[in-house]
Amino acid sequence: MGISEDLKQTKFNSLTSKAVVNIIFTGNWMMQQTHELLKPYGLTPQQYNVLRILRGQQNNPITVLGITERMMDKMSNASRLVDKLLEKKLVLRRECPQDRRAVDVMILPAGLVLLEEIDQVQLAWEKKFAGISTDKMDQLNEILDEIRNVFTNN
Amino acid sequence: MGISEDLKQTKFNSLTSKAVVNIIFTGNWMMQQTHELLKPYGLTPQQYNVLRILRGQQNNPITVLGITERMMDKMSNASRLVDKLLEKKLVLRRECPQDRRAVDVMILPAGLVLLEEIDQVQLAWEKKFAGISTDKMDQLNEILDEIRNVFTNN
DNA sequence: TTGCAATTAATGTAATTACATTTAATTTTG
DNA sequence: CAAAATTAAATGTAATTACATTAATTGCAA
Repeated sequence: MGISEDLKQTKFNSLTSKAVVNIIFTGNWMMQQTHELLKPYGLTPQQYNVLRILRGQQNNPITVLGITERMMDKMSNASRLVDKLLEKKLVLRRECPQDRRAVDVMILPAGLVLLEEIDQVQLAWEKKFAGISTDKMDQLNEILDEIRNVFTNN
Repeated sequence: MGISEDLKQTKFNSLTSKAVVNIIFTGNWMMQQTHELLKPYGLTPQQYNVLRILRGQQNNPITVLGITERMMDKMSNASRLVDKLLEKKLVLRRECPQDRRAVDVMILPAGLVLLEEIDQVQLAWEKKFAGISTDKMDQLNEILDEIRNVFTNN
């Protein structure tokens, strides 16, 4: 079952066209998987992404802009996502002392606890990929990076 | 510039976690590229996807369900997307004679003309990937397919 | 120092999406 | 055949997204 069967598309103009479609399709598919995984915890993939970024700061605050720079979906409105996490009492928000335009955001213990819960299922889910060799995963990461770089240096 | 730099994330738990993030990020990134490319033509990536599916039917009608099965984003509401294309007079919609629950959709000449215009820029855009070897593109397609298959046969 | 440009977040809004429900037609089952 | 179940599409809706604009603050240059 390859991308051709998944989309019932018999022919592609080129290997590149096929790859473009495959990347978008697999990205959506992966996001959907994540979405399903998160549903029981009441988080959207974007909220989860923000929460993990906050955890990654190890008790240091980060601004809304800093969050945006680290998000997988750069178009998301980090300001409103933080609002949602605030409502759920998973994060803390306060004016940044160094720059009063900016806002510092930090994860709360409740957020860390929730993430640890999700870590368990996430880990179990990732085990399904165990059959794919390290080499392949490496190759995949490299090729995807290379593809994006074609444009950053154009 | 790899995914680590793009997201300012120094460490990943595993190569698999990194690949999951990389796939979602590159998928979003690719979609964004497509979006930019389509803006001058007044089409969203989803509308464009539908239009190309219709062209792929070579003058045969296809139902809304058939469109959904072929779409990259399975969650899109094909019914409303067809509405939009109808507004733009790019497609034709009529009751399916064999099954009156279903609706046949076909691309109109205006739709084909628009797609041909977009083909040009799409092709020019894809040229940027020319530096990436055929082998790599093949590998990429195979690995992405393999990743999705891990779940279809779970 | 003052005024202008740039930066940071927040907000308004129209469009889109996710998800459930509805409507209509077809198929299956008793 | 009639009733029930299933299928296809459309629609209602609340939430989210895309995009532009605004408000507040900072940095810089004259």
